[in-house]
Amino acid sequence: MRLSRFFLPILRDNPKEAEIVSHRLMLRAGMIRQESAGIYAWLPMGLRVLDKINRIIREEQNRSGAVELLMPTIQSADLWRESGRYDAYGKEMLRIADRHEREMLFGPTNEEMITEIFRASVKSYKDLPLNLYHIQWKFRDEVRPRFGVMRGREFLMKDAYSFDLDQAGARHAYNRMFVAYLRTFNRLGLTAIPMRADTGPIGGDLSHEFIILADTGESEVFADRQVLDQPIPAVDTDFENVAELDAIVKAWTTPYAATSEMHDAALYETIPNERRVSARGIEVGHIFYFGTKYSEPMKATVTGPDGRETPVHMGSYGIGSSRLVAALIEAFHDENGIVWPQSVAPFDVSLLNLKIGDAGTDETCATLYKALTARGLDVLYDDRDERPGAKFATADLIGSPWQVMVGPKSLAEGKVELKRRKTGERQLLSVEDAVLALTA
RNA sequence: CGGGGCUUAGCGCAGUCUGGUAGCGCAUCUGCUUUGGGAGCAGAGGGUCGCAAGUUCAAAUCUUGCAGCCCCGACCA
Repeated sequence: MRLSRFFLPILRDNPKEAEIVSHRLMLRAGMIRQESAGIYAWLPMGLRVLDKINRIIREEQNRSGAVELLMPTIQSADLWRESGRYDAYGKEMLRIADRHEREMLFGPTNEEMITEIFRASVKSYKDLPLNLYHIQWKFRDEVRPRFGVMRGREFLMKDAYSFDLDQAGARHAYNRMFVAYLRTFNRLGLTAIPMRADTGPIGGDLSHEFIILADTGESEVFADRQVLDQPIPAVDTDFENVAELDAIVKAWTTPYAATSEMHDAALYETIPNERRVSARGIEVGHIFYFGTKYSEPMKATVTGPDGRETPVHMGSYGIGSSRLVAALIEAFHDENGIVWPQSVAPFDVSLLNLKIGDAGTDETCATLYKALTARGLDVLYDDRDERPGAKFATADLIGSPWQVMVGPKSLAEGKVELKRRKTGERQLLSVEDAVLALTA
């Protein structure tokens, strides 16, 4: 992509409303634009990151056996009356009347709808287990949206719903998602800690929040450092293997880890001092098992092997993709801007032509651009007629993992300069070696 | 939902107290010079001063009402 042809409205100054670093940087790097309180337009740079995150989420959901579909954002109030949540949900639900005065709503979550879809088609235990997910915009009319897309009213969420014949099956479904989440966050470059979460009236121990540590996080968290040493489940993990998954989940949930709501100070005190971690965190995922809470009132039943109709056991599993964009920036930035992990970077390489109009730099950049894109890299070529300083500042701000700087100075020696955004480390290389270094 | 604050050009702000017809920096456009960490000079364009009503010869400025937005707290992917 040529920067001169891209849409990248960069702000030089910090907008005054942005208090936390991810919000400031997202606005400054031209990733989002606020349209209303808690409602944002995703500009090209932001959308690229969102798409990369979603791609990883999809791959891991699919790997774990979940199946993607897409449900609408607008739902009928009648569906929510069946579960009893239409009145219970309160003002956080955005309620809409259509032209026929039918009561509609902008979905804050999809348990009711997925249960309706399930019960319409699935009648036998033989079709279980089933896990359906989608990545769709949600709307929750928060009292106080804040921190940009970290707590927006409209947000993009991956939500999966599992259906099983019994509680044992549901636990395995839960474990599959648990493992998929560990892999997903790891691939995003994040260290996410699963923490015991409140299960509400259902009870039991089957609810975990996945929290990444960050000073600006909204939750206060306590953990045993040992949880950080757990290995991430491998790519060839067998999601059908009940015992294997159970062992992984057990290993991850044995060391102490809890948010302030679930914190057990006495238990925490028994951890050796040097292993205690007390920090702030951002919730990026939440999974829970809720049994027959929806399947019973909504009559989502299957016929079991014994010939009896029984309500299915369900769980739901959410990842806030739009929030993750902000969470990633909170985790990866420095004083000059964003420092994207390779896996979600909007562009792999920023190519800077330090002197547009110079035959040598123009030609070398054209060669590099062609070679790198041909090898599958996303390259943002800064071909604007700007001074070098402005290009350096832009490249640092938008945070591509690599920068290739082509100027008359290094070109006189037949070299270009390769800079690693994360460390600032630079090396002078020939064009060929630079291509090799970037595609190795 | 309680408390506080803000709204003037794309962004950041001054002007409001004390009414007289809108200004600064950055950004944008043109020209020349410049070119390895956000250049210099010269010129130019861009504003229903959040909206509405009122007071007045005259309102960004005073009065009233409304709206939007932000921050702090209680609640949430």
